Amino acid sequence: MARRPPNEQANYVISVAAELAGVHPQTLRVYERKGLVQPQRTQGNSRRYSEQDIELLRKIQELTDEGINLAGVTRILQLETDLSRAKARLERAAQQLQTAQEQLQIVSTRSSLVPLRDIRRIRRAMKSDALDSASKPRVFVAPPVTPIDQ
Amino acid sequence: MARRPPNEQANYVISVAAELAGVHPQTLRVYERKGLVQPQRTQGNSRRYSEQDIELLRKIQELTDEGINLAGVTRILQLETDLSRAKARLERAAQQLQTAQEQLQIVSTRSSLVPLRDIRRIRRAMKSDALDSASKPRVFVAPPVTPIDQ
DNA sequence: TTGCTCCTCACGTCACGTGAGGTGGC
DNA sequence: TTGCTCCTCACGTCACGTGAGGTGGC
Repeated sequence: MARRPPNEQANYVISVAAELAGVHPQTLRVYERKGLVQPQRTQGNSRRYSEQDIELLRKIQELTDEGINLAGVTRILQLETDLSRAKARLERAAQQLQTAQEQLQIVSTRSSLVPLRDIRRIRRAMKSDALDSASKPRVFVAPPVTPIDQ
Repeated sequence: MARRPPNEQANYVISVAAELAGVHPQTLRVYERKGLVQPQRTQGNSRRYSEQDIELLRKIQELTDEGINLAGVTRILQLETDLSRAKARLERAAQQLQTAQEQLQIVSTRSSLVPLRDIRRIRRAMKSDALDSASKPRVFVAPPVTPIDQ
């Protein structure tokens, strides 16, 4: 796929666009009147179709070839946009989920611990907070772990 | 919504179904011939429409009222199924993601630690495995934590 | 018998595509 | 001037809905 500028150039006059899309020029005028395709206009009021317009026209052609009328085409184009958006979001959520689960796997086999040399500072803090015995700091030995590579 | 058995009862004769869906009985015969709705049949070969059939008929009616033809309706129904399936999966993935991230939050502020009383057993194990000094077990103090509630 | 069901055939309506016809600017 | 563009109008075709007409079983 060629890269395109944000505001794509509209290079094709109606006869060429019609040829590229495999339809009659008059059909393109009808589609425009119905709001299916909005080509740009030259200063002289001639239509100019972009590459994206051509793609859209081909998509419309594909659907009408299946006997779908223009009301249906409009709805289907919208639904397909929604669907591909939902699929993209799903893809992204699945990626994030996998990342989170991998991190969970890593983190749950290691610990965010306080080194023994800090024990006095911690005990002091705990004491001043007057915690019950269940909340007293406990001493553990952490098994060796591999570092987090974030 | 009323609960329904897996094989839903088909209670409505064609005239009632047509009335419920707001269409002509003949239209329902046309829809069946085109494969849009498949009502059950009695032994005497009469059509019997289920509650789900009625819902489908109403949906079709909604679309045709917008000027969409039956080819379009068929495609749209398929797309809407796809879309709602994708959305359900997205919803589920988002839920799982949230759960994973919450767990990550919890786990990363606590530790899967070994109590101090096990230190000798661990040190013995470490020794026998002939690990390098970086992998030697270290002694930590864990700050008090709230239990994981799964 | 009545009122439904089944089916097929036919026709009115409408959307769509496209041709005709006349205009105007590179 | 030629060949495009613009537009509107009109018509052929086809899908759809539905009415008619004849059948048969609760």
